[in-house]
Amino acid sequence: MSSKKKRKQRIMHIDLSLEAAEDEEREIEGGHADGDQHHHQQEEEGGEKIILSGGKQGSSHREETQKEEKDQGCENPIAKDAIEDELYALQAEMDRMKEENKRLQEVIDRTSNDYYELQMRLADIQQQGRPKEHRVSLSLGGGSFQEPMKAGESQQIEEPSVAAQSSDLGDDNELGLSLSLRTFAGPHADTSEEKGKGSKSWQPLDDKLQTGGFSTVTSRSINPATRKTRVSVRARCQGATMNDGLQWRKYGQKVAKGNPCPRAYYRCTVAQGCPVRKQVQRCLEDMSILITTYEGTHNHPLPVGATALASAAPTAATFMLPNDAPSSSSTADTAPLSYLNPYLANPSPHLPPMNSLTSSTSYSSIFGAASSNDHGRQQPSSATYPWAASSIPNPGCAGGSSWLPNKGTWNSEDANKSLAGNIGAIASDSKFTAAVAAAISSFVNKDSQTWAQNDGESSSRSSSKWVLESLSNDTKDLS
DNA sequence: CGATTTTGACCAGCGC
DNA sequence: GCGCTGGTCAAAATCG
Ligand SMILES: [Zn+2]
Repeated sequence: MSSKKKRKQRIMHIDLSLEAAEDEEREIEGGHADGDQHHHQQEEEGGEKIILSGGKQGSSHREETQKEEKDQGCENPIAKDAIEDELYALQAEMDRMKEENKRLQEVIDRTSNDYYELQMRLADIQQQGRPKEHRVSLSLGGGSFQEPMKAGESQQIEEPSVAAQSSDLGDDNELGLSLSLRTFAGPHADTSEEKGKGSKSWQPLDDKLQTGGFSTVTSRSINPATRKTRVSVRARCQGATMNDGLQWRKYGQKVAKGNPCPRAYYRCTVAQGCPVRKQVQRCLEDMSILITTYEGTHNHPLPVGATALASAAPTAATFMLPNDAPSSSSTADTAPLSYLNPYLANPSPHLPPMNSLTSSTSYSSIFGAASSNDHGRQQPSSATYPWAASSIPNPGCAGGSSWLPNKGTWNSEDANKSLAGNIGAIASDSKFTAAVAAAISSFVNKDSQTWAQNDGESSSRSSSKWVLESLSNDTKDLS
């Protein structure tokens, strides 16, 4: 039963997505369809196609089979003809579907391209606009977001100034570059209440499971001594950890001093000798926020779906986007992520001129938000990005939190896994974000290798939204 | 049965 | 040196 339901949902989603895609397209001022990345997408497209046609076909198929059965039941010689007829009809329909699919793909493609380009343009503009301002953020989705970063919170680094956008941290050797990407889902204008303290307050998580808020911050820093990169991500996520597409083994847990929530230590197990570790801790003030800090560089290729964040590679470029670009949000927001994957897998298809946004990044932060909005359906308009069909593992949250007594609230149902794989398309929302995050980070760590090799493990149920923000602070000790 | 989590012990760095 | 912390180890327990 459930499977049936799921299927239905899938179909619905697809439809929605289509709509959305088209809409987007329109929104994004006509297309520049450049063909590059097509081949990248191809794979995904393929996947999508399969899904799409699968779904639709599925339904029509059912009908047919029923009919067929009927026919067979009659067992008339005439039935043969009828069957053949139907077959034809079916085939025709299939063809039609295929075509439609193709068209859709194209649309998606174009949209993605547009999106990408826009992003780049934005970055450009940003750069030109305020060369001095090293910090910018791109916001995907709407809403306002405040820089949460509590200084003491994430140990080390952070000139808390992260928040102070216009502050001049660019001067003394510090070049802060921040990129924040946020997608938003839903109506809820986050602006809502900010019970936080003063100006910086996270979104309260009131809407936790809903499509709610987003938010995550990440900060990247390079340890001068070890030269190890460290990236920390804040994500609104109710799971015990964010599913970043990589495999981790927990090797320790400790309660940090000022925080009742224990901090968990993980080690990357994708490859045997991988030195990367990550620590995850819940934000004290907003328990819905998970602060994940990655440290080290992977000595192996990252799975495609892996949020590049997870690879705290020495990065470099970062692009900045306007933090307050509400208008842009619409674009970004609707943009399909699916293509992001391709980018990930093969970064540099056509990277627009975002040149030199600092390459010496030592500090970055990403805001991301993950919310689990399952309940099967998501809002058509902005919240769904079904096309993210590929197999991004999805950075959604995974696992239940053990420290939370009432963990039952959030995603205890692991139905997610069941949908794994392609259906991911549906979970698009989260994927989207994930992908975005990944893409961004991939930029960030250009050199990080991202190889294809998806391990499908998606939790389609939880969706996450991310806001990425990366800052780079000079690199005093870079060379 | 292998992989992963749990959890207390152990160790290193730091401030006093 | 001592105590506190954060981080890691590793044996035992679980999980799949
Ligand atoms: Zn690794």
